[in-house]
Amino acid sequence: MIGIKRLAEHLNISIGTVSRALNGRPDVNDETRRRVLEAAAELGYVANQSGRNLRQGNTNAVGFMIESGADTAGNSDNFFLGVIDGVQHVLARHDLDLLVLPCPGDENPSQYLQRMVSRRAVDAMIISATHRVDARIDLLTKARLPFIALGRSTSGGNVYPWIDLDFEGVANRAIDRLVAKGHRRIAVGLPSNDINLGFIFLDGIKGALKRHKIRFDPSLIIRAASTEQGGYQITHEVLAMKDPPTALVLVYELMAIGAYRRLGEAGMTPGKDFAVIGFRESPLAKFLQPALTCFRMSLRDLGIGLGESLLAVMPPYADTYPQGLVNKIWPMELVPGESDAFTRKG
Amino acid sequence: MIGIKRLAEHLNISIGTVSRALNGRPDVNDETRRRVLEAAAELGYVANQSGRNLRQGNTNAVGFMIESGADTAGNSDNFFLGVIDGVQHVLARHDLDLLVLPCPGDENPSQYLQRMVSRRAVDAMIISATHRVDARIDLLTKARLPFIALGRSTSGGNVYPWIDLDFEGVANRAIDRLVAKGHRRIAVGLPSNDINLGFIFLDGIKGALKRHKIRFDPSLIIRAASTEQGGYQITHEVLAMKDPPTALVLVYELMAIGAYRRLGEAGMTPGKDFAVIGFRESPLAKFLQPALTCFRMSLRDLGIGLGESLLAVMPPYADTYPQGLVNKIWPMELVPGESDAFTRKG
DNA sequence: CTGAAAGCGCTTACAG
DNA sequence: CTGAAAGCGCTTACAG
Repeated sequence: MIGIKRLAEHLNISIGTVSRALNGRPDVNDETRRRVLEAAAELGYVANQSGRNLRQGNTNAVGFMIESGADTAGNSDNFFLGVIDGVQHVLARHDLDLLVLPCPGDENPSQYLQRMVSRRAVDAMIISATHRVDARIDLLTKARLPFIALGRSTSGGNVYPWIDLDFEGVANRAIDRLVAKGHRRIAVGLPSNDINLGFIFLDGIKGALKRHKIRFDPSLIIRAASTEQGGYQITHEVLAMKDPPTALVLVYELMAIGAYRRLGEAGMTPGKDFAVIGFRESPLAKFLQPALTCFRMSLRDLGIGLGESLLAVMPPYADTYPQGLVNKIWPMELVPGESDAFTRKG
Repeated sequence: MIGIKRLAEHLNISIGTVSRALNGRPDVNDETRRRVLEAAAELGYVANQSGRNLRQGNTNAVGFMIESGADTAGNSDNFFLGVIDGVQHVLARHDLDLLVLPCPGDENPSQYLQRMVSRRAVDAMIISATHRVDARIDLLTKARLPFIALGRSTSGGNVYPWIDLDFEGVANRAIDRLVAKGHRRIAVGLPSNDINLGFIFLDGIKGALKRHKIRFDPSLIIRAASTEQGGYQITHEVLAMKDPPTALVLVYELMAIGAYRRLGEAGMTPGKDFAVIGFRESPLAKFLQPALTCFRMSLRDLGIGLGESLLAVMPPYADTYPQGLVNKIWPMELVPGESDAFTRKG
């Protein structure tokens, strides 16, 4: 692990010139630069990041906070890996590194984030799984650290950058499809924690029902963990109702797995005896039978959108990405399956 | 973002004393320490990590390299989130942070790792998805950075710390079960990339067949992506053989999903017309019907094992974790299902 | 028990 | 075009 000092000695020039050559400053003799670059490659010199950080006041790194605790882990599965790949694609253009910061399940997310921010471990942050009231947004705003949220929140007065999936669009299209097939009693499976997407999705459902002049029945809203097991449990409760609904809309992809299983146990087939509409089209959804009606999006494109929108609020890159403060609803495309093909009799 | 200087001014004492008080040195007056701690909390002071790093020569952070590219993403799903939670649990005891370092799909893993190491972004590394020959192991050894591998490799001469799943145990028990039920022609689904676990698993299969005096037939080894789709494809190929096997052993949990689907399409039921044994018992496996015979392990415990074994090779913690250089095969417990209940006729 | 000072490895005005 | 020097924010021997 050689430092700039030894590299300079090796070349018999000053560390200042070495630094300038390595950092691509124009005021360096071509021959000198060549020699420096060659020696650096040969000796495997890479600038110590802490030294740079301290001097420059930045880290050339962007953090992506996720939660590693059991609760959200169920949902996240490969969702984040796909998004991360897109984010990195954008950051790589500017030699920025992405650090994934997993908040331990037993630590308060705000406290964890505060620690990361105060330590100045990154120049900017991406946060995800936003809650209706989310202290992290106020915290980041106050710290003046550039950030973007994957998800909306009522915190921050909507004057912070965010990208969020089109939950209201999905809710509306799901209800439209089911109502068109004659369904009137439609159950909705929501997450049991107070993540904001649950509220937004529910609002979308309520609005859609109103459009169709269907009275909203709160007993048809069922909450459970965002996992296969949660979907199983929701379906179990649905089937146990005295006046059971004929359709179920789910807000998490994994829930559909449990729903199919529970229906199977009851001798029912999705799209035959009961209608199911899932959320995101995941690789798994493609292997459900009958095919699940769900909604398609590109995780990588979402990651690219997040990355570019984040750069737009980072001073050194704002000129290159002039979109300003992005508030974007990410569209999702309906993938018609057979799971809601059932037309209610009567 | 207040620094130690301003905190010291605020308290009217020297920065040295502030630092000592904050870092829990014994040679500080109790009353002084109390005042410092109080003021730090009040003003929200947290030491700038770059300053500390530079001075101390360490980062108080451990890196966990994963691959965010499409290929491995399929496999990883929630595997890593579970492991990470366990690792963090251990690191938290010593105020070490875990940084997940996702290697972009389009970057060479060794190059990426080299960059992270040279930048001195972390004090130690966890690498995963080891290949048979894995340059990262030699690289880390050469850089003298403490590390542990989740997975074995022929690189590094086996004198580096690793923990790996018990692939040979799984292979042997799977074959034993199938042979006991009369199967002689058993197909094996392996990953198509050259990740080392494929080789180890195959060796285990070969050994088990030999024990049972069954000739090894290379045409029964089928390689595909470590995804649902891969499992589908493998099963498709199996069914198309002119002398089809009667059983299939898979090395990735998600492959079972695709296998079930393909069998279903062929009008076959796992455990009835054809035997299937999966690998890790994932939340998903629990929702397959009929129940998949697979193998159980605790991701969190594996994470704890990795964390502790890593600390054992980090000089400041080696005394607390005296296990030395760990080479451990992680046991997996058979979870009998119905997917291999089929007894071959004839 | 506390303060003054050195120095970790860089980058960057400033002279020349 | 290059060198000498300052300084980023810390921690830690060293004096007292």
